Amino acid sequence: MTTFQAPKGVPDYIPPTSASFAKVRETLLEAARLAGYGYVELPVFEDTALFARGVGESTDVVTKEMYTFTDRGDRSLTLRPEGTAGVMRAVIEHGLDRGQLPVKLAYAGQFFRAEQPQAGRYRQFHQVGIEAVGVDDPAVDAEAIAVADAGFRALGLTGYRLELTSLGDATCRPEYREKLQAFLAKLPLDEDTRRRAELNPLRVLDDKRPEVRELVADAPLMVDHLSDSARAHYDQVKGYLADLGVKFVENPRMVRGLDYYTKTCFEFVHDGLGAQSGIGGGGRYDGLMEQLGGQPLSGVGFGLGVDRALLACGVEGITPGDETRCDVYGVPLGEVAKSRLVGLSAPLRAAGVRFDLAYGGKGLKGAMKGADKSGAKFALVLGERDIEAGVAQLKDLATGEQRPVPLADVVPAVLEALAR
RNA sequence: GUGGGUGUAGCUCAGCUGGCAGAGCACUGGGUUGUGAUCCCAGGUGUCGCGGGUUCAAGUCCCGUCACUCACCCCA
Repeated sequence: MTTFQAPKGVPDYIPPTSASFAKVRETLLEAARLAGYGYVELPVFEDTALFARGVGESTDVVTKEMYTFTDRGDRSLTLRPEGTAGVMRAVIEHGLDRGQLPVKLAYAGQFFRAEQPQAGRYRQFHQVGIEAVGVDDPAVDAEAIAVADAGFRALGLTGYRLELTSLGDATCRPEYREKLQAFLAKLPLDEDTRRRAELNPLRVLDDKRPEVRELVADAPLMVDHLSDSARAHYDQVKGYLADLGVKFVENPRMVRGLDYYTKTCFEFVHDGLGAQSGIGGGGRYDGLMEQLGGQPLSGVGFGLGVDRALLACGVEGITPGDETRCDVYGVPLGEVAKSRLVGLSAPLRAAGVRFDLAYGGKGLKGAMKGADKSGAKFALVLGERDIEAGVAQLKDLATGEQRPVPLADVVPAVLEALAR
């Protein structure tokens, strides 16, 4: 008999922690909803070319981390490695950008990258993201950042920081890139790093090795070579963040793995998570929509890691979700009582009470144990004696106090007890 | 793809220089024929990841392999 296990790098979320997982996703999404972002539900697979063109042909994500397959019609499809490209596709396909701008959309779901798994890095992971498309206004950049920050704060997280920088625009970025490459070319770098300098020179600035850090200590930085308009944009973002009361630190050496980012770029970093410390990140993208066949409109957005935010909660001792299974747990003594409790489950649940009962013919002791394990506040005990008296016993499991309530009034009695 | 670490009960793990496979938790029953969480008693479970080798004897030593895990890389 062969047994199965989940595919490599794919987490299962099971009770009780799954309640917190769902709560994290919901909380982050709620922050977006409060800022006027409409929910979109998009496919988990798309035309492979969408990601190749959107994310960037030379990125690691596209060259070696995509789950790509051919369907029966010989179409090349790819499990989405990120969210922005799919949202842009939907915006263009449905003409959402023909109405009032910006178009503000939020999403939540699974994403897939065929990486080597490690702490906080999965092959299937979950993100909550937003995109605001069509207006190149620094206030929208600041809003996006504030939404992410509000989501993390709503979870109770405090041990993270927001890092901010500007990647420049279509005029100053290429100029800076050449300047940086010229600088790097003169350094005694190893083979791998030299290749990286060719492909993505910014990445070399972010190298973790002390000897490389020393070499690039005097490297030119993008923020010192911004065009006048990019400079102004960046300054205004910082101004609006001050208005919003969002604290940040500037990190001019920040690197993003997706090619489409321009101007504002940010990352939320949590120090308790080990090597994979980014719990969210995003930025503005000027050329993406046009690249994908739409109007030349700019957008800004982020992706927040649900898995990592949950890990961060664990590190900070936060339990976001209600990990109890029910509010009231029925304990029947005998068949008649069981039938009565089964009958009560429908009206109790209809009244919004989470109700479960002991199945399987357990004895009183076992049933009470079940009540305890379920996390219920109250046990509803019912036996022959009670039925004869026309009552059920409502027991407060925290205090141990028990009192009879008329069988006809169980629902209001339970509601009243729970409200206290 | 490249390194390091770890694989023993459902879970967390102990098991010394090779010598009868263990603990805690969890689960079930009982102490209490109508009361959980506390306490006491009882009970069961193992291809010691898998395959080979050394040995009178391997969970333990050697080789291989697979899985998990951490890190590089990369990113949420």
